[in-house]
Formats: sequence, structure tokens, C-alpha cells
Amino acid sequence: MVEEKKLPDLPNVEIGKVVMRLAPSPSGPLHIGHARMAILNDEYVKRYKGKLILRIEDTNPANILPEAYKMIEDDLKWLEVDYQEVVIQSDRFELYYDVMEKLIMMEKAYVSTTPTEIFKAKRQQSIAINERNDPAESNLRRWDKMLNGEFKKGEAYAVIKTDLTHPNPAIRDFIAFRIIETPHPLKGNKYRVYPMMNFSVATDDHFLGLTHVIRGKDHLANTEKQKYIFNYFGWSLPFYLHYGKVSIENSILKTSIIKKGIANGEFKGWDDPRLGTLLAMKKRGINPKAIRRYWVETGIGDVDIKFSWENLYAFNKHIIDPESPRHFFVLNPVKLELILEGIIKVKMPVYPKKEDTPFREYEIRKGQVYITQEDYNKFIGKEIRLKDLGNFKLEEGKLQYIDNDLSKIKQGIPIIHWLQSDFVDFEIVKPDGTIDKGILEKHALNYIGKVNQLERYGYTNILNEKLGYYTHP
RNA sequence: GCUCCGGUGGUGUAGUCCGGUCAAGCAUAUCGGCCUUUCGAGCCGACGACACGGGUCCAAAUCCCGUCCGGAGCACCA
Repeated sequence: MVEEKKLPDLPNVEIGKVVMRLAPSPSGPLHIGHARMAILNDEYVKRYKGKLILRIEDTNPANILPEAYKMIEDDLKWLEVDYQEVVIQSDRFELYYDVMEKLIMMEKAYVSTTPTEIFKAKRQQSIAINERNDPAESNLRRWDKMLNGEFKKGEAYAVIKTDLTHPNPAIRDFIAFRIIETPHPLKGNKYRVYPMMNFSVATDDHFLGLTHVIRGKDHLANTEKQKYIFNYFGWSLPFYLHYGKVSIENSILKTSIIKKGIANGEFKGWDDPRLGTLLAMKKRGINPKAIRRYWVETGIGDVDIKFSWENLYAFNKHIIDPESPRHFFVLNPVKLELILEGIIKVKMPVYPKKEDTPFREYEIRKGQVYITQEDYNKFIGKEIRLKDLGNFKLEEGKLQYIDNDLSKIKQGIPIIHWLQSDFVDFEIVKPDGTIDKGILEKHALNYIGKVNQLERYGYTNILNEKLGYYTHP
């Protein structure tokens, strides 16, 4: 195994004092992109013996999948990401309200009933709406009315002042609270004034004592907004690091699309092999250590990258190959007549590289034999070797025994896999959702739940006696 | 449109802050060889990149300017 790359050190580190966080929203299970965030944070916290907080950001009830709270924890556990504390943002409304009230009193925030279209248009032109210049008392009064339910959804919202003349319009005054009447899966109708992400994140990052924040570049502008809150209170800033955008091809990641697809039966579930979810990776037999190595090697650069399935597969192969039992799977089998004298005893290792490997032992006699349609078409009329059995002449509908001269291997005789008996009908789901059908050596069923190397076919996670998921070539 | 961020081989990354040791390292992919009763693994080798154009300098992947290209934000999403 080659030496693995390491992540660069973080600045301002004090061993044992580092606090970092994972901040997923519970809209669905985690996917391969989330894994980057989780693994990078986990790697650093482990290196610096710090604390990792799982903070579930559930401040938008419209976007919550109730099962996701648990799914996220399961996914992280599978990834071997260790967090020491779980914080649910919907448990912290009182804190958010309290912080907001202080900001209003400091005249760093205001509460508006101006239609947001006007607010946005004026902000674009660096013009303040009326309420921005109101004294704290007026804004506080409106804030109380907001909390008391005197405004309906859309009638009022609370805003953090930044700098209306900021050259970047994305940084100017931003909304911190809005009214939501949709019940929250955990809190029901207890709250109707919900913080926006920039507000709750800044508040929590401070009160949870974060020292370092690692997240995607898409949060660059959010970080700038959040800094205003830090500065108003004089809180010390964590060290921020933003990594680049990842584009993942040949995979579906958007929870909204997945939910729809599951509902209409297009996808089998959250672990459908076409999805980029960690559940799908797990089902396919991708080892979590391969995912970790992939993201560690990719590092924390701020350049935008394309996710490479090829590289992930290569890492996975290194990890699983030594532990993958070898078996035969004959895809699209062709039944041939096997012609030979007497009985040939074959003994094939399950783990060819291990000294204490178990074996698959068979007594082969004349009768039937199966090889793949592809091999049949390719080698008809030629002499081939049935692996571990002997050399045969392949003719139409039959295989005629010639000899067991092993020196022919050196000369380059094609070696193919085969099955005579002791097999089961088997289906393998490919990453594109299609299904390969064939027959699987029965012995492989002793290794259900493991990734098997089906020789000359590919690595496959054997799920049960009828079905497997293709891992990769 | 406005504002940010970035561009090293097919892919990912090291080097860029503090210019020379970088005619650019590593991984993966591809190709070839060895080994192996798998088209797998392993070993060896080859191929292949500093986006473009100017400038500064004895010297630039590294600093400056421009161009092109990619990405992000300008949500009562996170």
C-alpha cells in the first residue's frame, strides 16, 4: 500500500481545544458530498484531539424528513465519524430570540412589515426602508407582535443590519427571522417565528464555542454576513475554511428528486444504486474507508472539482480485494455438453493469496456445463481452458476434453470461468439500475453480506441467495 | 447586471503565501512488460500538465496587469 496523503495543518490550533461541527439539515440521508464535510471535520478533530458537534439544522419545517434525524446519525456511524455532542437547532429557539432581542436593542437589527419586494429593490439601490431607521423601541414592539402571533405568515420579518452600501449586494441587510405556520415535525405549532440559517448558524457557532469551521465555498457570502453578528457582539471569530464545489456525475443527489422518484416507484429506495447516497454506497459494497481516503486525498482546496468514481473504485478495490472471496458467476449462461472420461476433482481457493484459505471442491464428470454467452461467441472453434479444470476444445454446443497441460497457460490459452452444478439463479443490480442475470456458484452463499470477487465479472455485494449489487469492476 | 472565489497532465492532488533546488512530485486512469490457473491483485516501465497574452526580475507554476474559462452569492432554503 502506498503512503497516504495527509491534510494540511489548520492555523490557530491548540491541541485539545479545537471545536468543530457538522451541520446537516435533516432533509434526507447523507450523500457522498456530505461525506466530504463530515470526514474533513472528523479528521481534524481526531488529529487535534478536539470536540466534534453534530448540529442538525432543522429551522425550515417545510424541508424536513422526520426519519432523517436518525438516518444522518446512522450514516455518520457507518462513515466512522465520531461526534461527541448532538445539538438540534429546533431546541434553541429561546436562545435565538434572546440574541435577536439584544440586537434590536443595540439597533443592529429591525423588524419590518414592508413587502419584501420593496425591501429587496431598495436594498439593491442601497436605500433603507422606513423601519431600518426606527428607534429600538418601535422595532422591539414589532418584534413582540411577531412573537405573539399578531402578524400572519409573510406580514413581518426581522432583518440584521450590515452595510447598505456594501459593494456586494449579496452582503447587504439580510433577513434573520420569518413567520412559518407549517407545523414542525419535532415542535409542532409551538413556534411561529423561525430563524434563518445565517442567524442560527452565527449564534450557534459562537455559543457552541467553535474554533474552526470547514464548509463549502457556497457559504462564502454567508460567512461574511455572519461575521456582522459576531462583530456586533464582539465575539471572537472561528477560523473559516471554504472548500471548492464538487460536481458529481452519473449520480442523483438532490433529495427533492430522490423523494419524488421513490414515491413514484422509479427508485427502489434511498439505497437505489443510481443515487449518490451513502446508503447506496453501502449497499453496493463501497467501504467507508475508501470514501474517507478519497476525501482526505482530495483535501481542502478551494478549486471546484469533479468527483471521480474511478478513483473511489480504485481505493475501494485496494481495501476489499484481499478480503473478497472468489467465486464464479456465469452471466447469460449457455448450456453445453461436457465431454470427458471419468471424474476430475477440482479444488479452488476462496482466497488465492491467503495461506489458510478455504477451498471450493467439486467432482466434475461428463454432462452439462455452463459458460457465458460472451465467451461462447468469442472462443467457439478454439481451444480454451476452464479454470482449474482442464483444457477443452469449444465446439458448437459442446466442450471436448483435451488434456490438463498447465504449460498451455504460459502459452496464453484463454482461461474462462464455468459452472457444472451447485449453482443458483442470481440477479445483480448494476449502478445504472439495470439487472444482470446468470448463475452463481452456490458456495458464494456462505459469504452473504460480503463483497465477492466474481472472477472475470467484477466485485459484487452478495445481499441474499438471489440478489447482489454490483460494486465495481 | 453587480460582488466574490478560483484555473497544474483524462481525473484528483503537491508545489504558489516567503520567485531559483520544478525542463514540475504523488495517486488514479491508459499503454507496455513481469508475475499469477481471473479481463482481479501485486511488481516494473512508459505516456501525459503549470488556461492565454503582456510585464517585473539575472531568474516566474510561483509576483503584477489584461483576456478567456469555471464556480458561488445577490431566498421569508440550508
